[in-house]
Amino acid sequence: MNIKKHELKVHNSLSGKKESFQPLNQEYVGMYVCGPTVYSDVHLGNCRTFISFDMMYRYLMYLGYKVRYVRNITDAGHLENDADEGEDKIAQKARLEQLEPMEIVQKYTVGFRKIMGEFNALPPSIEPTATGHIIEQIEMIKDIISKGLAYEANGSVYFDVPKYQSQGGNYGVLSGRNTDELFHNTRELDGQSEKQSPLDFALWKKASPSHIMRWPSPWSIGFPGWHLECSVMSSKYLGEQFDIHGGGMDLKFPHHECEIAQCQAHTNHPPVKYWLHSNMLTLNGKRMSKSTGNTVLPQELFTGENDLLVKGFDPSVVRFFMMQAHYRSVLDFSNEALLASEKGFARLMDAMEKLDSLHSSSSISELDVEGWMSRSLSAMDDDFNTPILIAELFEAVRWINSISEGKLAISKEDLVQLSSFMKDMVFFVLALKSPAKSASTDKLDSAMQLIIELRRGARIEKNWALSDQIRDHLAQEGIQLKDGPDATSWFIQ
RNA sequence: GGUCUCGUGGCCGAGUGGCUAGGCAGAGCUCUGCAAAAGCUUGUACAGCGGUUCGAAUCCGCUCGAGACCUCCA
Repeated sequence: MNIKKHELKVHNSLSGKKESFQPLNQEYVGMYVCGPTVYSDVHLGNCRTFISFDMMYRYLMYLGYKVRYVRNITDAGHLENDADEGEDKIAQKARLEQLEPMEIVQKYTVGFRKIMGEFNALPPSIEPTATGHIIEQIEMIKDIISKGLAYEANGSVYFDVPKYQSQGGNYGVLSGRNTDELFHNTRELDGQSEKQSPLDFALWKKASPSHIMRWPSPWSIGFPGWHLECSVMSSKYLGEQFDIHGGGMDLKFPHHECEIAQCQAHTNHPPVKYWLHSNMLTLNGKRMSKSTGNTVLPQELFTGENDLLVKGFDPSVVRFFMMQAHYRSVLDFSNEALLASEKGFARLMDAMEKLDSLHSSSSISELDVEGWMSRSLSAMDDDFNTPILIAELFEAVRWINSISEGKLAISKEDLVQLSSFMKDMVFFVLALKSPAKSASTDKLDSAMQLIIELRRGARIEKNWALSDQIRDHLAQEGIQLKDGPDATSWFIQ
């Protein structure tokens, strides 16, 4: 195992600062990311989070770390609201679609994986499900009760936040909230009478008669509280202390705060060294919301079948677009921004294609490949700054074009370096893909070659009327001819 | 109401106490039968008002505006 020389810094939500990244176990990294709740189609915001962490996973591997990446599937269903009387979301959806709850779970799990695959996200090392870890969750609850930090009420079990605080716990470390303020700002909700304090949260809920997903426990037939699964599954697969825990900003409170409290109560030490949070995605400047219609599904984004979109966008274009913004910044989706990224992406991919046909014409380079690689890695080492990395990649695009035109000299060694580093960054770390050519494009290409050949004949005879007619007609069909110095090429607009 | 984040050129989006972000669009040039495309080059900026400083867009304060969380949410 050989970790590349680097000084990775990550923004830790616990301190609110960038910290030097030092894994607990040398070259091994444990990373846990809160996965999706599979009761409906993944929404684009989820995708951004998972794509951000996929990029980090890839970069850590690129650096030489051996990473175990765990991302859960929440399939046990959460309460519809915090009134404790809500219906299990998955059960509710099951009734709506007349399907078994696990059928719903399966359907949306498959859909989720398909979409993430299209975004070229690597599957996690382990993708555990909440329903597969009911026993472990019950065991953790038992332990927390035995430590006096949880109590049973009416078949449900709650975490005792005030007691946790009195015993030196720090509920609020992550989100920067203090419990007194929280207490005063918590709304009084019906059905909270079981709780001793409004800040307490459920570890186990007794199931109402209408609740379909249910399991036996020492306290009642019921289901686990929604914060518990992450504590249980992360500690099971990564240990009681691990390096990175990620998720969207909106999970910081209360979800991640509760996770910390549960683990602290259970093991008496903090579970996670670095908490990383990715920021939200907005659509046309506003939060995505199904109720206002301001929402786009990933699939719609690919096909363009949504009134808010002028056209569909390749998943790699979308990924590139996301990588052009830093993961901790709010990113706004709009047609204009996507269109601009699409053009930039095409230019980058064009240069990538030229890479293999480049040759060294000199023993001396007119450019500083070493310095460029080092700047690129510094950008990534600075809390995964992909926008800066991309800016550097475009510097290389200029070089590649100039070398290709014979206007810039590069040594053989530098060319090898440039080429392999570009490929590592573009295809592996950023995980962008050139739009694949299909069988039908191959056939079209052979037909186009014929047309181009015939038109070439017309041009040799200076029959401009005919050659322009061919070109204009194809242009109307959306096929653009490019007359280069040596040959004519084509592409679909 | 409470906690927090942000406000950059026509658009998107980095960064920083003094030194080019980058992409898209625009402009100029090259290539071309003419175009288109492509390539090369290139201008415009840091919400407002105060303060700290030799120097701030970058630090501090206030104002205005936007967003997140506080309730399921990546």
